[in-house]
Amino acid sequence: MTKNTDLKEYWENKPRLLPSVSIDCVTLGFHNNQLKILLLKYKNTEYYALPGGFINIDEDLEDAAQRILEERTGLRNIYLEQFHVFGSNNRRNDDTHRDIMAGCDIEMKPNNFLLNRFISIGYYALIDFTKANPSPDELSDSCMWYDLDKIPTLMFDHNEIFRKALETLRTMLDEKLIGFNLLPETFTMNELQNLYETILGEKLVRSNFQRKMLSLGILKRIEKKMTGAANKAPYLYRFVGGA
Amino acid sequence: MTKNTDLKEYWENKPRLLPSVSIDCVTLGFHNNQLKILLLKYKNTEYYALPGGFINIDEDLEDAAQRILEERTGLRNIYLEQFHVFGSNNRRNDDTHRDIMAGCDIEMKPNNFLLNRFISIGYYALIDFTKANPSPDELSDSCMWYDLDKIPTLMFDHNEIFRKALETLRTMLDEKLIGFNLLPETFTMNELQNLYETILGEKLVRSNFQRKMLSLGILKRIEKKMTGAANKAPYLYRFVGGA
DNA sequence: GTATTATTGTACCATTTTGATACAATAATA
DNA sequence: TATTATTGTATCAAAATGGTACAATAATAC
Repeated sequence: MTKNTDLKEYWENKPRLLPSVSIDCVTLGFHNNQLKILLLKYKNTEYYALPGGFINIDEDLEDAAQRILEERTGLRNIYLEQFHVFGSNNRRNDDTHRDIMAGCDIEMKPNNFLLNRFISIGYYALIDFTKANPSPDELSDSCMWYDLDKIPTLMFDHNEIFRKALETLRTMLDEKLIGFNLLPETFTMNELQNLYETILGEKLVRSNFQRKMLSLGILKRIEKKMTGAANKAPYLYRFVGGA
Repeated sequence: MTKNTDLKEYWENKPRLLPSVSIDCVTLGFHNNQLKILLLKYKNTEYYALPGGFINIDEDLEDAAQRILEERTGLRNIYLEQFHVFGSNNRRNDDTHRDIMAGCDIEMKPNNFLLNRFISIGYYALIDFTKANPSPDELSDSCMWYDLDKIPTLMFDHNEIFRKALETLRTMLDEKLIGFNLLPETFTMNELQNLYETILGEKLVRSNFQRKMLSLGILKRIEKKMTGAANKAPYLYRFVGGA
């Protein structure tokens, strides 16, 4: 599924995919003290969507999620975790699929795989923004980051899927220490605090936040970082796992 | 799917079900200070299983879970929540399905619906044991409660599904106050504490537990309960929601 | 009746955690 | 060398938690 002739071949024939099930990825990064979400826009349409796809008939679910994210955005080796299954009976829209395929000049046969009901397994993908270099796949015009407060209307129930992902992220932030997947390998305490404040949507007291984080025993202090600013230089830290 | 002739008809022909997806319910109750799990045993086999089933082609996922639990155990109107999707590629075993169907005297045609790969959506079902009156369906010889430390080997990956359910229950116990679904409408503080101790697997200090629970503002104190024991009678409480 | 027994509701205090403020240290600039 | 903004850490009050103690009391024994 890399060359355009393959693409037509792939979608015009019924591929060996697991029926009824799709995967959608809520792909989040952190940049300039803001959470960003990665969205695709389908070629020659106004449809914005979460990067998603289907499971090969003999593929582990988790492998499929990794592969789909890579195929659709170019991002490899990403922290992914499933958070909810979306299975409302009304989550289908044949016209949308037809429009999308038409935008790529692909013919939808009447019995096309896509023209069935799908339940979708939601994964959140947490990304080190500084390393991410997303690129659209052949179905998409663009693959871009959006501020969370400027998310366009997404197709199907993708807005709801996003909301649920964010809610889960908030709930699990302390429980599973997943926030560190959104930061580069080394970071300052201030950057970490900004991330937490952004995800939780509330201000935290600096000294207490630092005390709390250090007491968890999950941070290794590295050398100082000379920021160039006219003030005391902060230390860098590295996340050193849960155990 | 209530009369036996219907049953044969149902399984020998390809029904209108959503392909590739099943639901399995980890059904828990609390009795005699022990957590119990409800398991089915398939007719004329040694296969123990979680009550599970399939989604109708036009049925909401959540509705399907409720229906499946009722069809397979007789339990209605149960607190159900999805917790994980199990999608390993190797979770299939045609022989098992053949054995089960053979045990019910049902012929498996070579292209039978069941002989495909399924991913399974795990739901935990939390039940007031005092009201539960489970009964096996027509595929099963028995539908019985088992102590958690006496669970037999289950078919497929159902033991793993159970473990994941219990892990999620522990994590979410305080977060979502789901424990109350395992108790009758009124209960003593001691009963509540026993439930928490059982789920968490640790002893709690009585006075502190009581203080904590009362401080949450989710308990309404009712009249005293005359237990008949030679000591001070405890109050009964009722759970009064999260808001 | 009265003493006994086991359990309950709650008070109490020490310890730990958390919230909020203060201040010395310091990297760059003026 | 003074200035500035930010950092690391100390400090103290308030709140939460862990642990113990004790009076109240429902049934039983006498």
